[in-house]
Amino acid sequence: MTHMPLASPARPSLRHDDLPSPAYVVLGMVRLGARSGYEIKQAVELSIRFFWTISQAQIYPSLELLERKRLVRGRSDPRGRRPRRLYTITGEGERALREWLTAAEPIPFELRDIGLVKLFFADALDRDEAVTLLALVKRRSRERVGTLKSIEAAAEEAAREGNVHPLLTLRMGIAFHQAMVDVSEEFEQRLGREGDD
Amino acid sequence: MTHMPLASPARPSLRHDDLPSPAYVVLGMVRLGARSGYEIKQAVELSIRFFWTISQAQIYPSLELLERKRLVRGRSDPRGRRPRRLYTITGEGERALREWLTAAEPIPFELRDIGLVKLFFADALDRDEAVTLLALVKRRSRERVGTLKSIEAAAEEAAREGNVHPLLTLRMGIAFHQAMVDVSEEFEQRLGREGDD
DNA sequence: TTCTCCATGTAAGTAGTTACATGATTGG
DNA sequence: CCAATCATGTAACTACTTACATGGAGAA
Repeated sequence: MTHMPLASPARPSLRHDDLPSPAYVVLGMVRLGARSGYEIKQAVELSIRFFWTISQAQIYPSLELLERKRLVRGRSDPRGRRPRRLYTITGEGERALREWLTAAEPIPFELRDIGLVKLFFADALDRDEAVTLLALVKRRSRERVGTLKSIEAAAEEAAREGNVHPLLTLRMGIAFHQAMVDVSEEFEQRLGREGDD
Repeated sequence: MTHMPLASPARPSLRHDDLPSPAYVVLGMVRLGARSGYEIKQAVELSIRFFWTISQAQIYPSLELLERKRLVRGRSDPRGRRPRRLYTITGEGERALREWLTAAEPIPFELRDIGLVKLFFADALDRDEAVTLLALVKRRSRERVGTLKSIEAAAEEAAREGNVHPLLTLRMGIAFHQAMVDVSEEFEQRLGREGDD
């Protein structure tokens, strides 16, 4: 095993007044009209969940942080004895979001896929077991392509109204899962041929 | 914001005698010939780092766990007063690895990409700022395609010697980054056209 | 001798999770 | 009145990270 230094720390430390990524995600969703922690969670599940998730337990502390920094303004609107807080983005918040979006820092691409790890090690398997595993990975991507395509019409509608970027990210999701399906099929043939000798 | 229940817990709890994923990664690398914690780390950096990472601090506890479960056997081989332990996989270890690779459990696909998140929110930007951001994401994938292609010859060589699956995962990496480049270019045109009105 | 690589180990911290508790409102 | 949905908050935990300490071996 030869050596090959690599690096750039996975999570570079935050600069001056930067926020942690989840806070920017929350800020972005407030900008798009999500008013409460609950609505933010729903919005994430409906839109970016294919490349970013956030748990409810992270959202409320993020909102507090954003409010302390005056990037959002919250007002209390309780339901009976249950507290409820509704938020809107401030001018400063808009500015902070745009600054984050245009920051020159490198953007790490972080994929953590146990499916690809399994495929990588699949030479430890018999041919037919490996074929089954590959079929599983392929099906997973094909299903994902289906789910994403079912949202496409809504994203196209949004694009016509000026929000093109959700459609862009959706198309990227479709494209790269389709790419994984294609490579799977190519290799299914190859594994089939090699089984013939 | 309408509701849409989703779910499946991100990290389903481990069954009976399953190991955490990092331990299987370590086990797989020992099987491929990495003998020490250090070599395992090198092997990960040289091969699966594009879809899985593992920090050195995780490796040693994983090796201890694997040894306690008799999935690997370690022998001490110190250098001077510095301890060193070399590991080999056991028959039981081979079996556990194959069992994991063939397990019927669903394989979650977890992508966490701040680049796609930024693109999703990019309607908050002016057209030329959005174009710059898209160019950044495109460049990142194009560079990744380049890096991966530079490894391709080595993977093809390994494939000829019977290890086809590293080539498979490499091709998947190339394909889906290429897909992201393609979609980027398609949208660059679209954004350009819309700027003309 | 100084640098880089081989090699292990641990302390302290961060980021994130699940699970649970609470309770109001709406629709069947 | 019961179930589902809207809505918030927190405690306990897991996974994982960075940073540092240690030290041998070989090369320049």
